[in-house]
Amino acid sequence: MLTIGKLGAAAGVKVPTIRYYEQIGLLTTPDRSRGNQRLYDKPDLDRLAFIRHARELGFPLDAIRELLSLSDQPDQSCTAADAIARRQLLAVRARIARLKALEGELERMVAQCAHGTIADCRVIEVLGNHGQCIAPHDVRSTE
Amino acid sequence: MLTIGKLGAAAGVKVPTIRYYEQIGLLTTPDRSRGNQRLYDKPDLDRLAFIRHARELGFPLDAIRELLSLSDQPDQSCTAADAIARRQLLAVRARIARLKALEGELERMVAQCAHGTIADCRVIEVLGNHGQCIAPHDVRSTE
DNA sequence: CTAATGTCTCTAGCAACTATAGGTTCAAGG
DNA sequence: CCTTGAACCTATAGTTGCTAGAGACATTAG
Repeated sequence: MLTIGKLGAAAGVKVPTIRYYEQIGLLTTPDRSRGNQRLYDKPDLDRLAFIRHARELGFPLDAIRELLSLSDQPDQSCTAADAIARRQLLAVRARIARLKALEGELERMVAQCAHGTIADCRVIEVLGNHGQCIAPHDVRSTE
Repeated sequence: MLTIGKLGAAAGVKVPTIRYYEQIGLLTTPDRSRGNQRLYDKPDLDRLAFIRHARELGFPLDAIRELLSLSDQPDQSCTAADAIARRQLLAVRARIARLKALEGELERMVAQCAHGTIADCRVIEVLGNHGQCIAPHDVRSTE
């Protein structure tokens, strides 16, 4: 039996995050000790490690919720799980593409800076004048 | 003179976002019409366009606040502005590196899926077993 | 003049946590 | 046995950058 602190240490997740996951229903409500403290077992640890790993791969919590419910049904086809992973892969690729465009724009800005005064600073000027950009960019999907 | 709707349309920013920027002090409080509606002029539009462009390049609002106050002081050295841009470039590059690692991991997961049942699904299994990963990954800095 | 659209303020919500406050329980040392 | 300090408990609010809604007033086109 693990206390919440041990569980967090074992899975690499902070204690408040575990309580948060419980609150939003990603983790089931665990047993409690006489003194009302949460007690976890190995399956709880596995589940939390699963969640953490999926988060590290950028899956949103909703997708993780789906993946967890799928993993509870071992006999089902894995088509759905596959689709979720593919979707995530596409999202990651889209972000990379966006960020590369931004990277290029920032590189140009910084490279052109002549280190003079603000009045003729390329950084400030480019920001004020979108027409100088090569590619369209919108960071919203990368954040 | 522009109403808030016209200003938003001209700068490509939604109306509530403009009010939000005013609220957090990124935009100065504009004049009002007799009927208490906000009225903007060309400098306001320029400032908003500047903000929007910087956002598109991924600058956080705090950095934009700094850049704006710098751009109000044309005689100062542009060293500070340059530093902010470089910092942003580094942040973007770091995100790209992270995301590429994730991309690779997700590709492996998806490629190995045999489209059978959940019980032997690679997607589910890899998520449950971090040891199968090649590179360490942590998405927190990419989101 | 009326109807539709735009604007006003205020509040609450999103993701995914993180931090704080004020209190309780537990494990170890004396 | 008792105390001390760490770990735990709940509840609330804050983070970033907006977005959505409610209910009321302003403006404009027909």
